[in-house]
Formats: sequence, structure tokens, C-alpha cells
Amino acid sequence: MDFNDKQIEIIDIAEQLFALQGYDGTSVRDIASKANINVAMISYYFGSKEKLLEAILIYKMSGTKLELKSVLDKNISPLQKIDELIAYYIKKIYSNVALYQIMHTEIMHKKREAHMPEISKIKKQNLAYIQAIVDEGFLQGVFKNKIDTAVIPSMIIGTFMYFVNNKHHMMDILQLQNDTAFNHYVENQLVQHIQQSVKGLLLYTT
Amino acid sequence: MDFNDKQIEIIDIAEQLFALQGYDGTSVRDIASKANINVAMISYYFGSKEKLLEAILIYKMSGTKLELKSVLDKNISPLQKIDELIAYYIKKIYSNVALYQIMHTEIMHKKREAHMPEISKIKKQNLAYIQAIVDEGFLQGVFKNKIDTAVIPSMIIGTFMYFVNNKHHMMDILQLQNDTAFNHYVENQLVQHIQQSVKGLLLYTT
DNA sequence: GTTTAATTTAAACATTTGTTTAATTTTGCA
DNA sequence: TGCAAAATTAAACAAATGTTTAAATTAAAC
Repeated sequence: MDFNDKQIEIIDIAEQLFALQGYDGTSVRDIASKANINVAMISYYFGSKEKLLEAILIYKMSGTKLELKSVLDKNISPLQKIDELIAYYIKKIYSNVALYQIMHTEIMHKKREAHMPEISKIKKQNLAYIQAIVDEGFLQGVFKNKIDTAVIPSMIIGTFMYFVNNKHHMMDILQLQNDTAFNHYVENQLVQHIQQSVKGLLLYTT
Repeated sequence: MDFNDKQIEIIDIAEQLFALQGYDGTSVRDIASKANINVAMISYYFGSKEKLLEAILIYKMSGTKLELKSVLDKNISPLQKIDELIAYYIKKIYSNVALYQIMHTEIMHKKREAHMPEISKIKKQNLAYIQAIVDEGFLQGVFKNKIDTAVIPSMIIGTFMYFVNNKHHMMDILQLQNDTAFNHYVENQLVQHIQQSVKGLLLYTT
């Protein structure tokens, strides 16, 4: 599956609109006018609106694959690996928020669960890497708590997505004046909070 | 704002459909046929589809108000308060998942940010209660870490919503065979994990 | 029991939807 | 240059959308 420049342009714009307004809330004419093309070009290039959504997932997901293995192979402590894992995780998601928003809203809606198997496979792969770090931590006696590793991605992605989806409200509460301040908060404080809580989960029994 | 039995029936069905298929993905005819009524009844009772969405939010939110004050007033330690707060929070959300799904998808979509102020007000109120518990914990010297309390709701709601929105995947990974097992996991293990991580955030510096 | 109001219905409405058609323009190549 | 393929266009298409209408039915009030 390779797309030409024109297709990629359409994919980029459709991705933004789908993330912002939802799949059903975005018409092909919306996309066409924003992309300065004729409506027919969408059918011409992708076959249908549904297949355009597929194209977005395929194209964007291939460029988003998490390289957690590189974190795993580093010569650092399990605790540091957790830190780096989370920082890397969030950095990746943050630079592809639109894609994740589409995945979490459209794919969730029971109508379109076609791509579920593929996504599920990636999730399982990522989980295996996290599990490896957790196992290592236990082996070294650093991690004390027996937890379900499966909840860690939920904590990272869930917390992060909720936070950015409520950007306006968070900026209000935390008195962040502009987008730069918000970005800075996410990349520093928010990441630290998530790191802290995941480590707290692994290290301490209360 | 009070609704008669017929209106409430429509509200209940529309809530389920909006949560499952999205607002734009659900037609008024969908709602009408599921509710065994004529399409015109929606306009007759609510004025429009948009106002039906409003009605859902108004009606369901009034019955969902978190009674965090009761937790705050209890004669227990701040740590226990955090536990109870989280357990209560999740219990409430879980019994109103559909409403929260609508809020987090539809309200997020930039088209409809009308009800934002009202929701924002409730969020701020809840946050104030959490802040009171955190302050108390610090005063007693139990909590050691200076954190932004504002991220706690993100952790609770975000983690929880992500988990239940990926129900299928989670059941697969955690080998939960049926809905009962899933519910049981959410109400026990998941709640405990979230409690543990929030407390870890407050108690320990790593 | 008659009258008035409230409810319910089927049909029609004007738009908007995704998609296709057929003609036109542009491009790539011999 | 000439020509075939690809790209682009405006228009039309049927189906689905939210909403309204006007008639029919039911309920309530007197």
C-alpha cells in the first residue's frame, strides 16, 4: 500500500477533520473543499469514504509504530526504563493525537470494528515489551507489587488522552495561558505525574 | 426541566444509541424505531435532535451528581478518603457509562461545546473536594508529594474510560470469559490499581 | 355527550449525504 | 506532434437526513 502525494494530502486533511468532527460528522464535501479538490476525487483515489478511513489508519499507523524495543535494550535500570517508556509513549501519541482520537472514537463505535485485529496485535506486542521490563524489575527485586501489567497502557494512554481532550478545561484550571504553555505542561509535568504513579504502582504497597 | 414518562423512554434509548454509534451516526429514525414511536414525536417532544441531546445531558447529569462531600466529611484518614473517593467515582461513572461516553466524544467534537460551561462547573466543584482531601493529607504530614491535583480526575476517569472502551481487548488479554468476570475485574482489580497509583503519586518520591 | 386540547400518525418537505457518470483537461510517452 | 492514459470537472443520481404539515386518534374537561 503506497500512496501518491495527492492521496497523502487528502489523508492528512481527512485525518484532521475526522479527529475534530468525527467520521460521521465529516462529509466528503467538507474534505474536498478543505483540500481544494473535487468531491469525486475521493472516490477516484480511495473508492469510498469508508476506504479513505482505512487508508488513514493504514498510512498513519505504519509511521507511528512504537519502537519500545530500543528502550528495552538500553543498559539502564528497570525504573529508568519505565520512565523512558512512558516519556516515549506519550511523545509518540502526542505527535499523532489526531490518529489516536480517530482510533478511540470511530473504532470504538461498534459499526467499524474491522481494523480491530490489526490494532489489537500491535497493542499485544507493546504489552509484551512492558511485561519484559516489569519481569526484569521483579527479578532484580526492585518492583515489589504484583500487578496486572495490562492496566499500564490504560493508565498512560487513558490519562493522557483524557487530559488533551479536555485541553480547554485543563488550561483554565492550571492557568496555562497559551498553547505553548499547555504543550510544555504535557511534555513535562503530565509525563512526570504519569511516570510517578506507574512507579508508585510497581514499587509500594499501601 | 421535568420530563414525562414518554420523554424519559426516548431519552434512555437515544442515550444508548448515541453512546454506541455516536450522535452523527444515529438517525432520528433509528431512535424512533427502537422506541416504537413515530419520527415526528422527537420533534414534538424535544423540538429537534440537537435538543434531544441537550435533554439527555440535562436529565442524566442531574441524576449523576457526585456526592463527594459525604466522603470528605467521613471520620477516616486522608488515605482512606482517597480510596473511597476513587471507588465511589468509578462506581458512579460505571453505572452511567453511556452518558460519559457521549460527553467525552460528542462534547469534545468542536461542533457542540454549548454545554461545556455547565460541565466545567461540575468538574471544578469535584476538583475542589479532591483538593480538600489532598490539603488535609499534607497538613497531617501523610502526603509527601506536591502534585497538581488537577491530574487526579484525568487519571481516574481517563484510565477507567480507556479500559472499558477497550473492553473486548482487555477481556482477551486478561482472559475474562464473560461480562460478569469483566464487571468483577473493573469493580475490584481495576479500582485497586487506580487507588494504588494515585496513592503512590501522593505518598512517595522516586 | 360535546368540546377542547393533547397525542399520534403517514406523508411530504427541502437538504444533505456518498457515489457515479460522462465530458473535459492534463500528463506522459512514442 | 500525436495519442493514450490519467486526472479533474460539473452535473446528476438515489438514498438518507432532520423537520414540518395536516389529518386522525385519543384523552381530558366541562
